[in-house]
Amino acid sequence: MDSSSPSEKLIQLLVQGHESANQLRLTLGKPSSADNKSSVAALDLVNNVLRSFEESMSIVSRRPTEGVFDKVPVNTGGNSPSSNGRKADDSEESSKSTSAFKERRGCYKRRKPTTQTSTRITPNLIDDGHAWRKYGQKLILNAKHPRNYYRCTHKFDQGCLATKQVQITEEDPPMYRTTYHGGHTCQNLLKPPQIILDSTIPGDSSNSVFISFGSTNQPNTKLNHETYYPTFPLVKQEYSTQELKPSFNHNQSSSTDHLFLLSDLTAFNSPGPMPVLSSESDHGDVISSSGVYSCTTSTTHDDSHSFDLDMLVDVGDLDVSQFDQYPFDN
DNA sequence: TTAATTTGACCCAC
DNA sequence: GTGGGTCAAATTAA
Repeated sequence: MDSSSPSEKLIQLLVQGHESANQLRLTLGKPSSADNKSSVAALDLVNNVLRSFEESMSIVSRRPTEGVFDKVPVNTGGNSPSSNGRKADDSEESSKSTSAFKERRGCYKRRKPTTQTSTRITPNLIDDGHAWRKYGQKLILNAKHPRNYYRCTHKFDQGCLATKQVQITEEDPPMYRTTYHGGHTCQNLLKPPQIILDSTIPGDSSNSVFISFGSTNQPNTKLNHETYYPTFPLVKQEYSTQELKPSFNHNQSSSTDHLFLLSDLTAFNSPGPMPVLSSESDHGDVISSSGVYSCTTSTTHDDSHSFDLDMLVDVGDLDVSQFDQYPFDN
């Protein structure tokens, strides 16, 4: 009946959904309705839906070539987990202990440089709300400090390909450069982030903005229960003890509310309702007193949403001009 | 016992 | 050939 494969059908459905959402966005974006607050909110929702579709299509379309399934050997000759994808050429005489290691090597695919990347340089390590697991550490040429490699905890259970690299780029004061590769495809975080302005929080400064990513008490999270997790994701220990430690010193946040102080973040100083961080604001560097954020997106979707501007840390009166010396990917 | 981290080896892009 | 990214056994921590 239907000659198309399940993956093709899936892509078709995603495309249909994307087109429908796009039409809805065009309708909502008409001047006649744009001055309506509810229309603006609806437009934001539609944009979120569009992003979800685009990410999904991107994942589906690339998975056969670079997804985790790629690690399944084409020619296994057996189902032994210890034989997945490695070369079968180590029947050599290598009686050294390394021969055992050789057996388990060669079953990964190096990431193409075209994947989405975003870079942050911050004076503190930031908790981005995702659960990361360290999988490597490497000394880099001409670098004083090793580079740490993290992958999403949900790499295997949800196929999330997001990784990040953390490296100290400067010593005095210590600056942490965090590079994110690929967007999260796991349903681990409130995504897109629910940003709620709350200027009434005691103790906030006049030029500070609190952003809440909490979902626990927001009634409209019920509408998205399939996408948003009702509680903040479990953040597993991801910091190595010697140099990585959580940096929420201001303690304005709790594990349930997740309020973060953004001082002097000019992007949020515009009057009027707080805009949802739409795709239009994703590109380029964002400089705030919390650090420098650089985003590089893939060329496939100009409004792809790889940059998770979800959590920042307050560092006080840091001179942001010093960040100009750092090179960025884009 | 389970899960996360460490660390040396392996693989691949340049 | 080299450097960087990833794998996975061993080790450590909870």
